[in-house]
Amino acid sequence: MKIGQLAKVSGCSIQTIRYYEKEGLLNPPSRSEGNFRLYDEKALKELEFVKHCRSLDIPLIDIKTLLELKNRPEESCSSINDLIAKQLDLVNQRIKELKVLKSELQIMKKACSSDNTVERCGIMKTLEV
Amino acid sequence: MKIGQLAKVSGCSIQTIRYYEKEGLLNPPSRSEGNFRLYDEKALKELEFVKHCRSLDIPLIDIKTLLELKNRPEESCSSINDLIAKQLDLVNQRIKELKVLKSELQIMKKACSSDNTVERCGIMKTLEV
DNA sequence: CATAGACTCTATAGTTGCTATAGGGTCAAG
DNA sequence: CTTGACCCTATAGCAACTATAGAGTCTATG
Repeated sequence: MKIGQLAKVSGCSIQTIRYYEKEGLLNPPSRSEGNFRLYDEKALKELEFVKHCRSLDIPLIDIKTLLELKNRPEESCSSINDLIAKQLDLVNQRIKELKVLKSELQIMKKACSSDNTVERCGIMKTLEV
Repeated sequence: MKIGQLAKVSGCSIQTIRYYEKEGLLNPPSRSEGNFRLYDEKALKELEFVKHCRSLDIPLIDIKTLLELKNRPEESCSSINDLIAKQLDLVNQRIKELKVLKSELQIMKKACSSDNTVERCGIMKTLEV
């Protein structure tokens, strides 16, 4: 199958597929006589793996690591565990930050009603520290 | 005060201050004979305003809008209210997404103990869709 | 006065993960 | 042959910084 079809099936854009190939996340596929990329079922599976990892906010560099490990079945999977734990920490941290942010924004929202001028705006006063 | 001092007092890096000036968030300050930027108390206040907005994840383009409004005290502050409401929505949305992500990662974390090989790794099996 | 080190300047490139665009080639159907 | 859909590579752009290169300024010290 050609890249457009792969894009359709995977839900990943053509440019992104090419980008992933360039970044080493996907293997360069075989080519047609016209130099079109030709993908098989294995390539689709690999792309879906990458895409799944991305949906977990795992950075590309770490996805590459996972892909390498995937090709070494006899190796210890402790680094996979570490990677997921790290990702979980980052997510927890970000949730915490966003909750603080949310509180601030909620307070600010209450500091002003719609019928003010800028100089009387409670939000603006808060922003001015 | 020169830029290094402003950076120290504000907690904002020298490069970021220059970047904000370049992007139009801060006014170009006066210069010394040696062409060094010279900042006064007003400039510090303006930088702190920008920095506070950034801490709320407000994009620079919107901060510029807020700064413009700040210079128009007689204008209605409804757009300020809208901006904060929008920001709150974005934050709420992102929190929601991260919670889904967290759940997935927690499930994955439980799918594997440390003493496996890659081929037996529950996490890897999950990633493989 | 000379020197050295701290500070400052502008310009440019890089980071991450895409996304868009330009200019040109391939392919199949009419 | 023409046309339109698809494909190719290269490059630039996005957001918000951040780093680096090469050069100038300034102050304290010998």
